[in-house]
This record gives sequence, structure tokens and C-alpha cells, in this order.
Amino acid sequence: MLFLQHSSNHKEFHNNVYQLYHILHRSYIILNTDTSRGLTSLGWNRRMSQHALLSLGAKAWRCLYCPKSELRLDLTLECGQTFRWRETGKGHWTGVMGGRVWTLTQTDDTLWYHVYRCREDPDHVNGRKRKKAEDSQELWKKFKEMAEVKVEEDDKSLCVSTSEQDAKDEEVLKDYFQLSVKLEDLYKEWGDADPHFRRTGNIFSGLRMLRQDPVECLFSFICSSNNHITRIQGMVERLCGRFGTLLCELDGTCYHDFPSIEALAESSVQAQLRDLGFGYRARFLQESAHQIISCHNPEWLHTLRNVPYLEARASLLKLPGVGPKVADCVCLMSLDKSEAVPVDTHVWQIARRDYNYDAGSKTKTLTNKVYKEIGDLFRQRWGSYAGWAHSVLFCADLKKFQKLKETPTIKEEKNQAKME
DNA sequence: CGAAGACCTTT
DNA sequence: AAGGTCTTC
Repeated sequence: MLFLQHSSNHKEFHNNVYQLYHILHRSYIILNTDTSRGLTSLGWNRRMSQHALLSLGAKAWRCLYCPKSELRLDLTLECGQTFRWRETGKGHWTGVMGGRVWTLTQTDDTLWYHVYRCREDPDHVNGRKRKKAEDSQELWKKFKEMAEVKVEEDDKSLCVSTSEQDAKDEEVLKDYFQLSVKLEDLYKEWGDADPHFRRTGNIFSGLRMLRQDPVECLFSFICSSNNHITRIQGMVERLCGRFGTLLCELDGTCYHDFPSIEALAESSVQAQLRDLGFGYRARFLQESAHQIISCHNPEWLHTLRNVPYLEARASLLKLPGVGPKVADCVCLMSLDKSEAVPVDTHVWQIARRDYNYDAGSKTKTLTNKVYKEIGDLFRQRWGSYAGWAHSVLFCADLKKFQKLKETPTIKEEKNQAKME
């Protein structure tokens, strides 16, 4: 591990780190003490409750070699496969992964990550709200003592080179983003087999499927039916806030773990979800959770990673609120079924518009037959990672990413204007 | 097998 | 209408 002293010049500091990094070509830890604010308990508290920013450097950041062609955080975290990551700073995304809160960002060929260590806070252990602790002088005093101890512990743990926890963190990150899958090679394969893909693939590079927790994936997508993304995000947030364990608070935002299946299986959950605005999906969520607990076991969803695609899909279809589209989302995004192609009205439109699929334009609704034909069409064209390729085109059609398509055109126009 | 309608709420 | 699912005909 490298231990570098912070200089007054951030840029110079980072450049130095970069040079060393490229020599070693492995991950490292930056221990960057923010001296401007001092290490009073209050200062510590305020600092620890803020989102991390790479440019401020007040937190411990680690990183990984990872070019944008292999991963683009903006596309990957905002294409609708996950609903819980938020851009908490320019190019910085904060969310929950493996039961802990992370902030991620990237520079040229580097993926940076910070893991928050605030689970040991006394009021978090007891599951109480921070506000209450602040109201009580005594608790506040205790908290300050804890804070001072914590600073030392934190420094110590960070000074230990490649501690077990650090190695685990890196594994969690690599696993979640499936970084062992060489995305650039896949894009080339898809582009070679499909000129239309090549066009959009050039602009929308670095979009990869996450390997999400099956529980979070299943219950999030049960919420997605006949619904739009902004509302789904709000619903999932409320679901976690009400039934999930509090992990930490940053800049006034509370981060909770995703609820356990057991917590969602309680019969009282249904009415509570109704109150939280889940509509008819409240019943689906609670009944699916109950069915998993009573017919199988809490680990059952994870075991579906080890069975063939169609078998896992068929098992999921038995759950209430889970149809073909939701089942395929869960298969693709959390159960290692890269060939699963979720077909919704949008994908149906893409198939007709860009791939001459007119056999299904006769029917008014998305029938099972049409659904299967579109999935097979894309699987035939793109191969065993068809689900990954499909989501690139799906993402390229999202309204929020339309501006990305314009950029090259504008550049071309500018270049043309210059030449003239 | 396919079409039609209900289903909760919010953007 | 919204990134569907379920039930009925």
C-alpha cells in the first residue's frame, strides 16, 4: 500500500498518485487527511455524514483499472436495471451494494470507490433515528466519545495494508459489475453480427448488466408493472425506508438496506404498502414473499442462479405479480441468465422499427407468442449475451439519453463549419 | 390462443 | 399514459 502526504495542490497530488498507480497497476488506498477542517468530534461527525467527493479527497478512496469502454457508470446505473443509485455529486453515484453504502465515480481509465463505514454508530446499531440522539445531551456526549474513538479506529483500519475487508470490498465491486466479463469484446461481436447495433453501440459503449441481489431485483420489478421509472424509484425507496435496516445518513439522506423476504412476508405488510402508495402491487409483493417463505426458503431465489434459464424463469412465473417480462428482468439482472431478453412495449417497438419484425404487428397486445418470437429473434442475432445487447438498444431509446446521440452530430457540424 | 378490461397512483 | 399482470370471454 502507498501512503501519500496530501500536498496543497490537489491536481499535483492526484497526478503523483496516477503515476505510481500505473507503475504498480493495482489498486491502492488514498489516505487523505482534510486538515482544513480539523478533527474535532463535531467536524468528524459532519464530515462523516457527507457524501464523498473525489476532488475534495476528505475520504478514503480506492480504485481499479477500468476503462470507459468496459464500464460507464451513467449508462449502467441509470438505464433502468436498478432503481436505487443517485447522482450525489457531479459524476458521483451513491447507493447500496452488498449491505453497505458506496459512492462511485470514474476518471479516464479508473473506477474510484468509497465505502462508508457508519454502521457502528450507536444509534444505528439500535435502529434509532439520528435526530433523537441529537436531542438528548447525554446520548450526544456518548456519541462524541464514540466519534473520537472511531476516528482512531478508522485511521488504523485504513493504515493496515490490504486488510481482509479491503479485499472483500473489491470483490463485491467486481462481482456487482461483473467486471470479469469483457464488454468490449462483446460489443465487437454484436456489432459484427448486426450493423444497426454497431451504430448505437459506438455511442452507448460501456453499458453492462449488473449482478444484482435477486431479492432486490425481484421485488423492485414487481413494482414496475404498468408504471413509470420515476414512480418506481420512489416506491422502492419507501419500501427500503419502511422495511429495511438503516445503514447510514449522508447529507440528511438516510440509506437503508433492501428488506429481507421474511420482513416482506408478514401479513401486515400489505396494508402498510397500500398506505405507502403501492396500489394493487402491495398484494403481489407480500404474497410473493409469503409464497417464497412457505413453499421454499429465504435462499431459494439465490439457488436459481444454478439452474438453466428456462427452469428459473418457469419457477419465477409461479409467483403472483410476476409475468414474462418481470421474470426475464430478474433472470437477466440477478440470476446470471445473460440470454434472457425482457420484452416490453418499448422493445416490441424496437423490433418492429429497426429489425423488420412485422409478424407481430397483427396483434394488438403483446401475446406470449410474439414475446417469444422477439426474444428468439434477438438471441439468434446476438447470441448467448442477447440480454446484455438488448439493454444497450433499450437504453439508447430512453428519453433521458437522447442528448448523447446529438453530440457527435453537433461535432460533425462544427467540423464541417470549420472546414468551410 | 388472442382480445379486452380491470387494477392503484402519480407524472 | 406509465417499462405489466391477471382474469375472463
